[in-house]
Amino acid sequence: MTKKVTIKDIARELNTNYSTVSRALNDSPKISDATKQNVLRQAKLMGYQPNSFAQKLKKGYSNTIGLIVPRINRVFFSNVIHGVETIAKQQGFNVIICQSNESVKDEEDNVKTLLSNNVAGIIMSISKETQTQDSFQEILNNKIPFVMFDRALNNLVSNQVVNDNFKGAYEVTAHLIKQGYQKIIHFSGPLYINIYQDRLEGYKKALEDYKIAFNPNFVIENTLTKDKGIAAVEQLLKQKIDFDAIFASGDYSALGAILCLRQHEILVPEQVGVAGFANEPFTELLDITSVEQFSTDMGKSAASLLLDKIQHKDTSDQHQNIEILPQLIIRKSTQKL
Amino acid sequence: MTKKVTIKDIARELNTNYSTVSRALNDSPKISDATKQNVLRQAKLMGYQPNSFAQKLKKGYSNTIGLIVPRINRVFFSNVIHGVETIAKQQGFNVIICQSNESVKDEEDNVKTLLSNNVAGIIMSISKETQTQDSFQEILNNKIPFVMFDRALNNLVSNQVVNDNFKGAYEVTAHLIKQGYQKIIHFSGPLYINIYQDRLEGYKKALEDYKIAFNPNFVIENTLTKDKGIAAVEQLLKQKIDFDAIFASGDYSALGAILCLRQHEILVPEQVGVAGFANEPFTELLDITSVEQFSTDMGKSAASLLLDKIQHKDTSDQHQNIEILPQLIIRKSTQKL
DNA sequence: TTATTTAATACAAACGTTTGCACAAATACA
DNA sequence: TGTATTTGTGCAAACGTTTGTATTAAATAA
Repeated sequence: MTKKVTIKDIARELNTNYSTVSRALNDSPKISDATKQNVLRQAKLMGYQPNSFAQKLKKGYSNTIGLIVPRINRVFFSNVIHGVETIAKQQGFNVIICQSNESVKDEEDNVKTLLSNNVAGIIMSISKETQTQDSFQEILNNKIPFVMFDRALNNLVSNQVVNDNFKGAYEVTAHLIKQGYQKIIHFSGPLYINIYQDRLEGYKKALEDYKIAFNPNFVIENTLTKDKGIAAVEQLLKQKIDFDAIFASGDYSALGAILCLRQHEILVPEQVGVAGFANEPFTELLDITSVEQFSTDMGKSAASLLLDKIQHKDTSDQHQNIEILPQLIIRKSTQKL
Repeated sequence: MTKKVTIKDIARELNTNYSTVSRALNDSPKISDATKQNVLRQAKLMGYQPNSFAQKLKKGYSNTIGLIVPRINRVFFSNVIHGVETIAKQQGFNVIICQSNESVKDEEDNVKTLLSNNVAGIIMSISKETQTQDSFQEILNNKIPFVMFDRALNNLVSNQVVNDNFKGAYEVTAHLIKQGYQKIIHFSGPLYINIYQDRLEGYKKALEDYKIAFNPNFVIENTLTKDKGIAAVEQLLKQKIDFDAIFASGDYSALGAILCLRQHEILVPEQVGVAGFANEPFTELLDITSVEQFSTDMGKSAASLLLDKIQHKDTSDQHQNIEILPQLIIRKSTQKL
């Protein structure tokens, strides 16, 4: 690595003071246009790159924000990342991305890493394991701007960007009912996480509105993966439970359900309708009804909100709660009619 | 944001000098165990967080590496990111991720951003547009460690981690031939990018080895998206070209081809066999033959290589070229037999 | 006992910026 | 012409660390 050029080097070359160079580079109104030109030319000539550490140290803040997601390589999250990146870059901010691998322990480490990197704010979606705010208590203590997206804790008030999961779930369920399905199983997730709770509520409300009795046994908790979806259907069949539809709180368990039903030569959608949630790319290819969450938009919203807080554009001390309207995408897997 | 605690604050509290505190925190052998204990306790008590900017300024280097990918939200790349993150975190490094959006312009901006953030090294896969090294010339000038993965420039010698694309393509083609397909179309990508060139070569070599004449008209360049795949098949059919298989250099155009063939009621694999490249998740679900690239491993390799260079574990000034062996995944779309 | 070594800590400079203040030169006003 | 104001630049402190050197006290050797 060749020796870095500093403003002092430029100043020396130009027979001027380095403070002048600094001001010129920062386009200060105190500096004459002539010197600005000069400095800029010389800086370019010498290949000057400002030392961001010195800048940040002096200024006391960084243009970096932190983003914690459970898994980077999940379509939903990588879309969110994409959205966050886009907005951040637009406003001159960098993003450090961490993944919690769905583990509280990793989550806590991530928080430490980000804080010790002096990020200006943090955006995060909690891991499936996370049941308390212990792992990110330090963020709250440090009082740096903080936004949660998608998954948040039910009992914690914070800046949030979430889907209107209640509505999404309500619409899926209502759609199933309108298609003539009556005995609808719900695959749920951990209920201490807001989104799964909300989806369950939406499901219940739709049943209620359409005068279908809610059967607690029809809710199968913590069934979000393909394998769990398969296992759940196996179980249902073995127990000879009479059902004609499945609304899964995630696409992967919906996929598992379909694969398992197909295995048992049960026709989808004729005998059993199946719907998921998240609109993963494969749902389009496999014609599975799902709910689009506009994940990129969610990332953009979260980033905008955080940056407003960081840049004090949003001076209200209140917590904001942004809801994104999801959209039901009807496909073959639920079209009995 | 509450006032940050510094080592000076700790020193004042302990009636000692801040240099002592610094050394104690860094576990210097010059400091007695008693004081170390003291300092550590006090630091914890006061909630001390080192200011990383000051540290980096003083030390002159950072523990951050940069990663430029064409798109964050592509499974292949998000897996690579995952791999890079994993290794980086293990070794105490952070990763700043940038996306070029397949644009040279953005790529150049990314490079600037990363350099001005004083990253310790850069890992990158070029955009589809990138035909010269202009956009990242600054990295080469700056002489900071640099590793390219997957997509690289054909005529540039650099540290690289790539798949053995030649081998992968050879195996796909050989497999098609063994299945009885004779007239194999190849959907290619931009040929100034190494990987597409290599895949073309692999395809050619297989044809040669199996004594099938190579027909230049059977190579359709720059056909990597679903839409381009559809368009290409439409074109082939319209021109009444006689073919019985398609080897696409990417899964999306393979998907497009299948959808279009299905539209025209041409049976896959009976009448036309179709294979892709990359083993995108949907290929498994749709039973499309493809080539697994071990993308997470690729990210891990790239990160390891870069970190070796950064930490001078690899002192050789030579450029390393790591090849990852891809694996042919045979599925229904090519199983005529 | 005194001289010498060792151990532990204190002092101060440095990293590369930004920025308040002082100052000189140039311009405006009386 | 003299004074007040503006404009542009220089000086120096500060941000929070790390680290070479100086200093002190204690421990050892002579």
